[in-house]
Amino acid sequence: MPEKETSGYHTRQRAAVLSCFVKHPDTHFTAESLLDHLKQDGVIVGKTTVYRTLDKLVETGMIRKFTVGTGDSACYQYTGENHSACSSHFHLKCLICGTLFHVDCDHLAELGEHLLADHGFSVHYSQTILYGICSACRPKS
Amino acid sequence: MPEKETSGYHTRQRAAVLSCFVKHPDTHFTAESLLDHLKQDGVIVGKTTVYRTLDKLVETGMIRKFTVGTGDSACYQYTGENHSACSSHFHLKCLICGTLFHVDCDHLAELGEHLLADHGFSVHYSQTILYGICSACRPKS
DNA sequence: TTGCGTGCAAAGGTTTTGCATGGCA
DNA sequence: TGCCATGCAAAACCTTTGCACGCAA
Repeated sequence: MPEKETSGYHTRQRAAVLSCFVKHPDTHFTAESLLDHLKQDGVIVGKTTVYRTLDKLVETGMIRKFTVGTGDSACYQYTGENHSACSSHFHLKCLICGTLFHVDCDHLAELGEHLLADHGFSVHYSQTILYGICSACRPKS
Repeated sequence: MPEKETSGYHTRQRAAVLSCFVKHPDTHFTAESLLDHLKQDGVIVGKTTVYRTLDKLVETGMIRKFTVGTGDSACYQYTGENHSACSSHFHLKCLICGTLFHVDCDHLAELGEHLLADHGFSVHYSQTILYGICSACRPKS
């Protein structure tokens, strides 16, 4: 599975999709909501193309994929400028408010080492998200 | 939301499904794998019944439902006598071979406590998956 | 007998694939 | 020009629903 950071051509559709994420870095889109959003901007893109573009953007690390529940739609959100920085820490996503937290902490680094040493599992931080409830939302539940 | 712990009739199918979970408390089943498992035991159950029975068992708290990823099958596992032990259960998924490992380990339980104490974040283990490369696939990459 | 349980078939939704066409470099 | 990208339609996939029949109590 080789790294391919600048693979592919530059097309109208791909630019439109990426633009949508960049303009709304704090929003997560489903394939459907992204399609609607593009339509409102006067950009018509096929559903198939959206799915394939999303896959590519996830591969290159520009966006991140969330799977909240089986049967529901997958969610995608912009990773941000500093991809590399995100490869060394964990992400926490609140199931209620949807906020994405970036946590850089020794405990988490230790966890990675432990999983590698004792379980033979090499964690890919950039692809991993911990789901739960954040401090702001906890009282409500 | 009323309590309904002993709702419903006692049927052959329901007994077979529950028996499967009780016999394999450390295994998680999908609807499909459960169906296969029952078939190997000579018990034929309809797919619809399995889904409905699983829903009922989740409602009563006898089993727990995991949502591993969108598009993938939902996983179910026996809750057992001690709910608390099951709440510290992480999932590891290999990005290459797709194998899903479930790991019950003190380190992971500590992580949850740490995130709650120091970051105010309450992790929902049933929705969380750590992605990476498993020991079998690592040499290949 | 009453009413829930069952299971086939069909529908529901999201995502993927086949294939011919279109567009980037 | 070559190859990738696109998009329609259809398929694949997991899950739910409609409906008639079966079975537990």
